[in-house]
Amino acid sequence: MPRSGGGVTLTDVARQAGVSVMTASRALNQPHLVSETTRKQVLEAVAHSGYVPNLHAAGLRSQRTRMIAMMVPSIASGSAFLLAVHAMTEMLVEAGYQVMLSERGYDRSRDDTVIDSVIARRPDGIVLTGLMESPLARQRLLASGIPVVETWEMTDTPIDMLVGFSHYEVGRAIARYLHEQGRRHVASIAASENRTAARFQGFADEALRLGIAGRHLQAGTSLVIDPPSQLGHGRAGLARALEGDPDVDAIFSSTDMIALGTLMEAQLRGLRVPEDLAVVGFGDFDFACNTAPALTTVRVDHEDIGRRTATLLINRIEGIEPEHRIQDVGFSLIQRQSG
Amino acid sequence: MPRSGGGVTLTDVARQAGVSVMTASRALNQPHLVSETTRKQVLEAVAHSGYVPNLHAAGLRSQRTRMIAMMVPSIASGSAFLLAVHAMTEMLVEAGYQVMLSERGYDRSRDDTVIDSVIARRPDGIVLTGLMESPLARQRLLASGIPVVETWEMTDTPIDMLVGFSHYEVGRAIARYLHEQGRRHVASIAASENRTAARFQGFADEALRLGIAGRHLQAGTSLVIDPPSQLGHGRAGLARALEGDPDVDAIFSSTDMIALGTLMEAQLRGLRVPEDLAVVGFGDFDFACNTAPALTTVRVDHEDIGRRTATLLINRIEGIEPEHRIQDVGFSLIQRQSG
DNA sequence: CACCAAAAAGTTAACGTTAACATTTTCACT
DNA sequence: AGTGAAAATGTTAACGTTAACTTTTTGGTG
Repeated sequence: MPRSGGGVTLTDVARQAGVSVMTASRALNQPHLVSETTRKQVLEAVAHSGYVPNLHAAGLRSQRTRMIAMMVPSIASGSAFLLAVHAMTEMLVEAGYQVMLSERGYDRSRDDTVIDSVIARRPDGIVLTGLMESPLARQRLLASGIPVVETWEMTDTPIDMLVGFSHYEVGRAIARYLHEQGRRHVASIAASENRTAARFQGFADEALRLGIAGRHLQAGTSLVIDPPSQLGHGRAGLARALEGDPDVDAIFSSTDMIALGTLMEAQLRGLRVPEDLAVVGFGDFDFACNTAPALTTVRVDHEDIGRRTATLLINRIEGIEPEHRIQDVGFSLIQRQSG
Repeated sequence: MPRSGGGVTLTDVARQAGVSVMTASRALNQPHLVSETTRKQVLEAVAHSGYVPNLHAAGLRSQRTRMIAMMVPSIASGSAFLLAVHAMTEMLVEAGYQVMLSERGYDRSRDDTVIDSVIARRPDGIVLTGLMESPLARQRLLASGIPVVETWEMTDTPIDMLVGFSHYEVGRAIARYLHEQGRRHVASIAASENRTAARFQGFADEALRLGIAGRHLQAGTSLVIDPPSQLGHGRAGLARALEGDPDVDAIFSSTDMIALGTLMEAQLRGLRVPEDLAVVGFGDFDFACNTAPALTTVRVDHEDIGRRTATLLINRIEGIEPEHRIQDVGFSLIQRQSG
C-alpha cells in the first residue's frame, strides 16, 4: 500500500524535472539559490506528481521540525486559555510552524508521560498552559534543549521562558474593587484547580485585610467546586453562599461561566443585580457583554499572550536570546453592569 | 546546542547496555523478543541516560507514525464537536496514538493548504470534523492512501469512512416534536455555517409541511447569524423573531449557547418558558440541564462517535477492512422544561 | 578571449530508527 | 555428548530529506 503522499518522493520530482534531488530540494526551500527556469520545472513536476514533502525526513535530517507543541489542560470546556491558544496558533502558522495540541488533563500525574511523548516528536518549541511543576518533567524539558514557554501564570522560576500574569493579583484587585464599590460582605465561588485557587486566595486575603470578608471567607471555607467550572456550579454556589451568609452582597465567581450561573440564580431568587448583589467573573468570555445585566469581569489580552509567546519562541529558535525571559502581561478589570 | 532529547540516541543506550542497537530497539518496542536480563539492562540504560525516542526517525523507517491528525473548525468556541474530539482523543491515546489537532477555520478556502500540511506529517489516520468538499483536497487525501474518517455529518459520498448523523433530520425531528407539543408558530435562530444551516433547513421544511411555520419561516427569512454561535445572538435573535412575528410560540436555537441567550431574553421580556414560548437547543452542552428552566435539546453521543471513529481508524491501519464504512450514530431529543 | 568571482547545480554522507535477513546461543530431548 | 528447533541477538541497508562540501556554469572584466 503506497503511503507517503501517494509514495511520491523528492527523487521522483527531481527525475521528472531533470535535476538532482538536492536542486529540487532547494527549489522548494531556498528558491533564491535556484535559477528561474529550474524552479519552474521543479514546481511543475511537484504539481504534476502530487508530491507532498515528508516532514519526518526533513526534520530528522535538519533537526528542525517546524512544529510547536502546545499543552493545554483540556480542549473540551470553554476555558479562557483557548482564546490565547487560538491567537497563538494563528501567529505561529503565519511564521511557518505547525501547532500540535496535546491535552494535558487536569490531573497533573499524567504530566511526566505526556511530556515524554511530546519530546519524542522533537518540536522546535513547547508552549505550556500553566506551569510545569513535576520535577521529572522539568528535568526532561531542560535536558531536551527545546525552548519552552510557560504561559497563563506567574512565577520566578520558570523552566525557561514565561508569559503570564498573577492570578493571585487578579483576586486581590477584585476584592479591592468591590471594596471601593461599597461592598462589605463578599464571597467567592472557586474551583480547586490551581489557577482558580490562586485567584481565590488573592481575593480572600485582600478581602480579609480590607475587612469586607463575608462569613464564608472569614471561616476560611471556600465554596469549592470541581473543574471544569460551569454554569450549574455558579447557581449552586450562590445558593450555598446565601445559605451560610444571607448578608452576602458580592460574589466573585472564578470564571465567567460560573458568573453567568450566579446571575441566573440571583434572578430566580429575586435578587437584583447589582443593587442587592454584585457579581464579578473572570475571563471576559465572548458572552460577558451580552448577559443581563452585562458582566463585570477581568480581561486578559489573549492576542498579547499569543504574540509574545510566539515571538519568544521564534527568536529563541533562530538563536536570538530574548531580552526578557519572564513577561507579565497583566490584566484589566472591565466594569459593566453586574457589579 | 544539543537537541533531540538531550542528544541521547538509541546507539548510546545500546552501548551503555552492552547490546546492539537493534536489540535495544526491540527491548523497547517488542519486549517479548528479548530476554528478561537484556530488557532490564536496556531499560536501565534508558532511565540512566534520559533517552527519549525520536519518532521522526521511527516513523520514517517504519512508515507508521503513531499519529492521528484531527481537523476541527475551531478550538476557540465552546462547540459541540469539542466533546467528541475529547472522547476520541482519550480512546486513541489509549491505543498508543498521539493526536495532532489542526484548526481548519470556518473559511473553507484554507482547506487545500491545511490538508497538505497535514499530509506532510504522514499521520496514520485523519479525522475530519465535517465533510471535506474541496475537490483538490479530496484528491490529495485519496492519493495519500491515509485512512480518513469524516465525522459529525452525513453523506453518501465520503472520501473514505464516515461517522456522523444527519443535521437535516435533527431539524425535522425538532419541528415534529414542537408540533406534537401543540406549537403552531415556530421560528429558528440559525447560523450560516454548513451544519447549522442543514439543521435549519430540515426544521423549516418540516415546519412548513406540518403547517406550523411562523411568519419568518413562511417568508423564507431565517434569523441568520454568523458563527461562532453565541449567547448574544440568541438574545438578538429572539428580539428579531418577536419583532416580525409576535405570535411566535416556539424557537429552535441552533446551539445550546444560542438557546441560553434566547431563554435570557425571554425572561427579560416577561415571556414565560415554556408556557408562552418553547425553546429548543442543540448539543446538550454541559450547562443545558442547569439552565432555568432546564433546556430541551438534542443530544449526540460523543463517546459513541469517538469510539466508532477510533475503531474504524485503528482497524484500517491494521489492515482490517471495516464492515460499515458509513455509520449513522443518530441523535436523541432530550425533553426538559424549556419546551 | 582568458580570467575569475558569483551563481547554479551536483555529490556524498548523515539524521535515528527499524525491516529484513543472518548468525549465535539456549536448551529440551535423544 | 550430539542434535535441532526455538529463542535471542546481530548485521546491513534503507526510510526521504538536507548539511556540507565540490564541481560546473555563467557572465562581467581587463
